[in-house]
Amino acid sequence: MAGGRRLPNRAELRVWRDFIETGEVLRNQITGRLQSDTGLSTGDYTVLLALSEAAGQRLRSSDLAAGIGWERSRLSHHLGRMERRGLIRREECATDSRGAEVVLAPAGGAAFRAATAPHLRAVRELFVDALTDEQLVAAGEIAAALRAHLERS
Amino acid sequence: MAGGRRLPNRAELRVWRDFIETGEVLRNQITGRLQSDTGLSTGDYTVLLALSEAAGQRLRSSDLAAGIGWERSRLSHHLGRMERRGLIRREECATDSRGAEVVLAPAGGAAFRAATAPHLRAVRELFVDALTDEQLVAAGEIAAALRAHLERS
DNA sequence: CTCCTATGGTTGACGCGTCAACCATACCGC
DNA sequence: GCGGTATGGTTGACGCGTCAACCATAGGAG
Repeated sequence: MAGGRRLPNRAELRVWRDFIETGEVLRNQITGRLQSDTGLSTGDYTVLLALSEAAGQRLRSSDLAAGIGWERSRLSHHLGRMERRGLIRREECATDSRGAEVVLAPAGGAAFRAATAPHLRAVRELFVDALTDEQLVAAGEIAAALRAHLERS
Repeated sequence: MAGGRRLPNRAELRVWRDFIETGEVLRNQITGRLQSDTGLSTGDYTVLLALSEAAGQRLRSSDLAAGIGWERSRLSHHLGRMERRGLIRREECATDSRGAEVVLAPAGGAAFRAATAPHLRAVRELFVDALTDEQLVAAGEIAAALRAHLERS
């Protein structure tokens, strides 16, 4: 195994660049639409989705972070911004005085309900409709393969 | 065409989430490795790559922005940070007194040379090696299809 | 009860990106 | 020359993300 296999060749590098750059453009488009349609960022949407599905529309901060796969610090900063806008509230936790509960505020629930249809429509228009059925399947498999490979590292 | 086709179904949504989330994890891994291996961000790398390939290791600011597809404002902010670290310099432009030329500094050239092999190796390890040949081809086609569809909007 | 550590959460600094405002020079019509 | 617009570039404010430091309470071990 000499140096030959160490570095990607021109074609592989091209696919790599196309792949991430396209992913980024796509992501920007979707977040841009969400933003202009509803004034929410994808982060807002993620948080509001999790809270909407939670019992009592409330979650312990750590559980929320774990549920959406965020670091606690990131969540804390984001909740601060969302709280300022009246989308959520923070309450003290009855059973653990260290803890905090995040509660969906009325404005947050309304914003989320208003956002979901346009957002899903954007996903269909910009992603699903762009691909053939086979490509959609392949996209799923590629994502799974990459993820599995990443977790093996 | 009733409402049936308007929103993505469960399986499509799942592929969508897997697709972007995996892309993000992958991007984070690559940028993290670049950062820890060489102290450069992907933005730094992009700028240094463009400058390295330019005649005289220098470019007009606008040309650089156009070449790497960045907004001028973003580039200006980024160059400010890179200049502070001694990776590049900014000089007045002889032929257009409004303009600025961006020059690769010695430290920048060295950093870039030190970064390229590890970075390409990471791309191979985390991306190319994770996929079969067919998947790699499919990934390229998917990116192309998405891009074409985006540009049609 | 008293330490000692683990856990829950917040904060501050900083890098990065976007947007809108801004300043200076260039260029064009007159 | 003069005035207006276009172009090149910077700046400031703000959202977002990470990291490291920090504070408070919880929950043992002795």
